[in-house]
Amino acid sequence: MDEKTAVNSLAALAQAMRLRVFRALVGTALDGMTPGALSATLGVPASTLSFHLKELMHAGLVSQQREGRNLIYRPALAQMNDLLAYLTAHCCQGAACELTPATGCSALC
Amino acid sequence: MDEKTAVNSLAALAQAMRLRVFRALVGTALDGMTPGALSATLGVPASTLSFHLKELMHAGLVSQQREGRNLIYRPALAQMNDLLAYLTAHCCQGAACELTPATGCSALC
DNA sequence: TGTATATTTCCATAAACATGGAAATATAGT
DNA sequence: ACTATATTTCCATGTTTATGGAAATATACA
Repeated sequence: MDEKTAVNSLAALAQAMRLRVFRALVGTALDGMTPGALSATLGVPASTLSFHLKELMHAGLVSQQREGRNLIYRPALAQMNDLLAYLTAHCCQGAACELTPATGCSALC
Repeated sequence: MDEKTAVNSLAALAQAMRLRVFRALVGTALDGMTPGALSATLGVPASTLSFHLKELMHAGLVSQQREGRNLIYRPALAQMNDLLAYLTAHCCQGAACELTPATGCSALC
């Protein structure tokens, strides 16, 4: 993961509708969702959704697969993991630090 | 962590100079850095840096402490952990999934 | 009070971004 | 070929954002 990729990925997620879309896809993980299902679930016009899905694709955060008339979008979990690793790299110069997050996520320190 | 906070945090990081600043601060963790040191290290004009530090402050990603004539900025690791948790919530409906990241970060699945 | 250092605010300009309706494209089934 | 469904592209509009020089503010020390 280089800086440019990280910035593009973060910019893709830094928008309420796209963050909602991405999190919805993360929730389905293996199954994925069609634009139609996302449009219905999130109450967003098709053209707007399509614009945001293209942004997420361009950032490499989702993948696309055609299934008949439908397209299935899935989250790109590997890319997301790389991004999280980039954000947390070199924390506290590698030393263990006092923060023990309540979330169960031990990514940062 | 609510959606608005997450979007603000992500937007704060979705900019090359701010991402550099934040990562530099994460590297120092406990010590933090002054704007002067950051300006010298990253080669960015003071006014531009100040603008970006204010953005990071506003997003709650860094903290500020005055020490004589200097200000010391430190990363807000707790907020960052909350953000990572928000991004990875509900992954694969909670089930373990096949991705084992090479990074050592097990935040996502 | 005066001077030096550190940092921020002000401001104008240029660039990038989000929105949704209408039209275009793709696929499936008859 | 025709119709229906699914999805994308086009386009105009308004909004937000990044930049850095100059001036203002804050703190320290003599």
